[in-house]
Amino acid sequence: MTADRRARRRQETLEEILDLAEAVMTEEGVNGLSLAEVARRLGVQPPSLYKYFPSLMSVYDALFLRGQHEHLRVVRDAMGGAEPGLAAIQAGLDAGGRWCLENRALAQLLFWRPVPSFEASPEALEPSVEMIALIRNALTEAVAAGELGPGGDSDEAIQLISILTSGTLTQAMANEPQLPWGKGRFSPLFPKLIALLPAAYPPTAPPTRRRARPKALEPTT
Amino acid sequence: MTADRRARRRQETLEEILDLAEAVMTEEGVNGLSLAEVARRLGVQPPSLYKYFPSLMSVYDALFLRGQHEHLRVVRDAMGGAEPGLAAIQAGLDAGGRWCLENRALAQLLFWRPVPSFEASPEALEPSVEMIALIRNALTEAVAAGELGPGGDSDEAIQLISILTSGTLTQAMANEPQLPWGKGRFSPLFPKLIALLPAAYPPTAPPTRRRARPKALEPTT
DNA sequence: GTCTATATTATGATAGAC
DNA sequence: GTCTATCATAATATAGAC
Repeated sequence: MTADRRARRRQETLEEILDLAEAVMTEEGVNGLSLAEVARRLGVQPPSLYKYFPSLMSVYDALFLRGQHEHLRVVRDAMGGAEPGLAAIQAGLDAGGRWCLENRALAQLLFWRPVPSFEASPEALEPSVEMIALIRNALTEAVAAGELGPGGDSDEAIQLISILTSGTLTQAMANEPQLPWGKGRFSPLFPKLIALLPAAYPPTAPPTRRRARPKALEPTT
Repeated sequence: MTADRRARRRQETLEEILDLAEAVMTEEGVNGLSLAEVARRLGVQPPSLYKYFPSLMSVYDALFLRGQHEHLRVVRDAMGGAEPGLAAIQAGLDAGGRWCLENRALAQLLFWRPVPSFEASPEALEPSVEMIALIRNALTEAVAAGELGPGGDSDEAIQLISILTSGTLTQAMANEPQLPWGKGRFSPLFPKLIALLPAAYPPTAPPTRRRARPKALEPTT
């Protein structure tokens, strides 16, 4: 059916608009996004964009939503490929950090909120609920395995991790705008920061044996 | 002499322009600063502002410079009123955090760099050199007192502290825009984060006795 | 040091022809 | 779903009168 083709083509255009919007934000700042500039790059006149998005804010919201989903997927996939517990958190947030530095404009939109007039829709905030659940689940496993002690899977522990993550990202994005994750003075410190968690929530008993050999921690990297 | 009065009046106007610019940034985002809006609030026509600042970017630079100096002064004063070592870092960065949440627009300009077209002048970056020296000095004292072990006053340790600080601030500013320092889910965790430093750089010997009674740690707060 | 007037350019958004 | 035309508004910045 041609309706399929048309719908697919429309979806492609929608994504292309968002891609171009990301590029504009990267160059002009998140707050510097303008539909006219996106239209210019897409090779159409500004009014044409209103067939795809009803307003500038709706573009921000679509970007926010797409960013949340991509970020969540990257973190979830990396956690799934790692040993449970702290190693999963390490692997997930490491992959998340890499994604953020590869998608700086989106990361700033998600984690800095630099556009006061933009309020993310409730739907766009849902992925962050799952993100928190993922982290808490891994923390609970870490506590069960004796990697962390009491309070290691509390709200406070999650907030602590979010501070470590956003601090690393903020310093990297603000001070080393062109370096990727893993390079420079800040992001290489992230593993060290996560390794401090047991000091914050010290295990009361010696850790139980891990399910697999420690050597096999990162077999696919 | 009337020249004095005139110079003083001019200085007052300069400061008033910067105050109004801060207010605009707070409401419209750092990137949303506009000279026309500042002129409106000052009750003059936009061209009049060009007698005080040659361009929009020069206003950003003056804001950056003023912010750096204020922030440095606040941190330096708080460190001077505390015991040397980790307690000084704790006190200094705590006061610095409070200042940041009371001056969010400036803090974002200083630490997020959300305006890609704005590059701070070398002069405006000087206070951050002294800030680093202050922290390093306190870290060296902490090492000497046995609070921290080897590496406790390294570049890496300073970067670690900057991550903890900017992470706490970023989470507070993005997620709890109206709460002051010390309230909410994030900034109260800051002392806990600083307390993790000895775990990152463990003392090799038991700490030597502190110079004063621990009770007197925060006598003026 | 203030103003008016102006140049130049930009924006978000809508109406309506094709 | 694209366009032209348009509305309404905004911005930075300069020239020049007072």
